[in-house]
Amino acid sequence: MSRQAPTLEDVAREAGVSRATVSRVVNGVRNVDPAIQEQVQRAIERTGYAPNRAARSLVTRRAETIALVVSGAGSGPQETQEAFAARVFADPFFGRVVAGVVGFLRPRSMHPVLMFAESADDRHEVLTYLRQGRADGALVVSTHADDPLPTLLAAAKLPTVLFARPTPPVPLSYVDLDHRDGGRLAALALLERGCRRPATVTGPLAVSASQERLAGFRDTMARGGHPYVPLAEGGFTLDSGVFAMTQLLAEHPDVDGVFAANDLMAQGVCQLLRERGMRVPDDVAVIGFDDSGVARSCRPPLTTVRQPVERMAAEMARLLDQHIRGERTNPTSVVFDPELVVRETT
Amino acid sequence: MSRQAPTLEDVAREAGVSRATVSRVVNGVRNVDPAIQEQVQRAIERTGYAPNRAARSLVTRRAETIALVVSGAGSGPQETQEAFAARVFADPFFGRVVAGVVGFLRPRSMHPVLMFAESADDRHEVLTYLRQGRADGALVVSTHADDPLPTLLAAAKLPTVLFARPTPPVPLSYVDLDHRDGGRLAALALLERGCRRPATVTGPLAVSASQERLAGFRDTMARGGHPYVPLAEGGFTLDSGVFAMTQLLAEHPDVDGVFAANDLMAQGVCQLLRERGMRVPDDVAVIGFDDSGVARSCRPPLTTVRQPVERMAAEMARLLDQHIRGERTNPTSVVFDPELVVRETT
DNA sequence: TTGAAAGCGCTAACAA
DNA sequence: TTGTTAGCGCTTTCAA
Repeated sequence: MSRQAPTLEDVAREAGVSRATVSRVVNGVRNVDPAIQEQVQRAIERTGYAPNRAARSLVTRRAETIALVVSGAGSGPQETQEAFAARVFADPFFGRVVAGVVGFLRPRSMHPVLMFAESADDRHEVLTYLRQGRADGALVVSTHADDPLPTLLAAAKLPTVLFARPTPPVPLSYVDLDHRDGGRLAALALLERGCRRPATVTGPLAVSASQERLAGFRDTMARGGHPYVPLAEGGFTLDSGVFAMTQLLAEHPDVDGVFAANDLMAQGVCQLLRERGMRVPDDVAVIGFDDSGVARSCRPPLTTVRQPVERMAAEMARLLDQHIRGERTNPTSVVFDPELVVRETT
Repeated sequence: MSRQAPTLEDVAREAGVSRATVSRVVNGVRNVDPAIQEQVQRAIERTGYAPNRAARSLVTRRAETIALVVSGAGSGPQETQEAFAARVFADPFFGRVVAGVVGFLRPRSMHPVLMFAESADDRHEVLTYLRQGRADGALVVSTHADDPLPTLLAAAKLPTVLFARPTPPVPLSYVDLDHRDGGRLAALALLERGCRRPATVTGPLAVSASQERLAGFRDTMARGGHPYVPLAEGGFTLDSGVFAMTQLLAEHPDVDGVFAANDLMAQGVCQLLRERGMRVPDDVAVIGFDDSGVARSCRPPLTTVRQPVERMAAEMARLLDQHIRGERTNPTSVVFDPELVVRETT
């Protein structure tokens, strides 16, 4: 085999100083003579030294790593993790979460460990991973309301930040969006455009974000003179949007405005409408939610309620970092405001 | 603070044996009396012991972690890593890579560290990460042909497996698809359908996969009586597909069959065609490449050439694992075969 | 089959 | 400001 990787010892010998001194310059601790600093720096370059992380972690008790967990709520192995992962990334939402997290981590030379937790075994795996000190904390994005992971993490006192407020409450920090206000913005947009027969395709109603978006939408519609709004429940996928719209149309063929609880479903709604020969937005106005990539690539481009996922994810990482360093001990929450983005479907 | 996490020592004391014995049962080494094994097992449960990974890694010299690197070819910080990450995940391709990798890693209780390398700094970061022993090897997916990362990795003798054959050659294992054959399948499908005026929207021609797909397509078209096939270069994005098709139509308004080098561009082609009032497949047949999620959600569903990305990614992980364990020392390559998936655009 | 003991490479008191 | 030294928690010879 090739020779061993150089250690602190090697650098120290090369520079003619002690290991402690080399450690100090490596870690940028002050109180080191500039001349010696220079000397050590050169020795590091000559030897091609790279500090062994395991050794450092062993003493600092920090992995300088965080886990990014996408968590479902399955209890058995009904679905392989591979299938779950594939399904998850089909929604542009998760790519945005990754982008936001990476945006925060990158300047700190940190990189996330990606984990998918869909079964009880997976959840146990996440717990173990953290308890072994392989990661200092977890960022979790749940796809279901009754995800047991947050509770487990909180009970184990592991630093954690959630995307979205947990239901039931768990003493963990989280980042969220004012979904109700998002629903309100969507309703206002449809009302302003003069819609007379609005309808909505909701997200899974077990998810509180779906509930909130719906509540905000309904309340505002009620004030606008539409006490009853037909509704069909979707599953945040394109197909479910198509299906939900099919149902809606069956009972209310004269719908002239639809609020879909995410862009993917809104895209499905547009597809179906078009297949049925109805024009968007001339016959039916459509408004989505998220402002993900599909909103722009949809034909026509989608009017939608923007959720600043990247910023939210970066904020999650920032909060987790504070928890890990002990700069923050109590759970906190940060709620972002949605924003209407008008394109061509309204 | 809460009390320290239990160590081997604690378990040993609790079980009335030595640390060495506990270590043996934890690592499933044979030669341990079943009775004692049982005894230790219980002590582990009672104490809630979880082995400290840093300590273990320090002696085994294994992080039991691999890096999944998405690598561009930028040289400066023209684009933030966040923007790069967002762009990358806009293509369903990467989600499938993640899914495939996770599918292999999961049964081994391993999880990938996600890294994006778009600038020289990023690449240095990847090298350092591996040299520090934070990950045992890297899986790299390059988005550009002239990505310098593989060469750097090879020079540093770091275990690495690439997605796609590197150009110029680098002594590293890789997994690839027979792109030329994929182009052939696409041509055959169009020919069989009776297309008389075929055209193609290629991927970035700097990428060898694009070149190969094009070559296979052209050769087969030539044999089928179409020595010249109009072409427009795209960038693997939906927008570029729309743009390329616009160009094609401008010069060849009578096109009746289009092969787009990936599904995203094929979707763009379909959108434009529809906007121009041309029916798919009645007026123009369209065929994509990849068989990613968009192929199914596209209206009409896309006929496409399937690239088994998940299986390919899993194979990458398997090869890397072998390299890391020293079970394989020389670079190897595994080439998968494409497959035609007929849906409704031909 | 089990235990004693020597490190793995690093940081952080504590001394000098 | 620098060096000495004692571990961090684990695996792994080597003896018993």
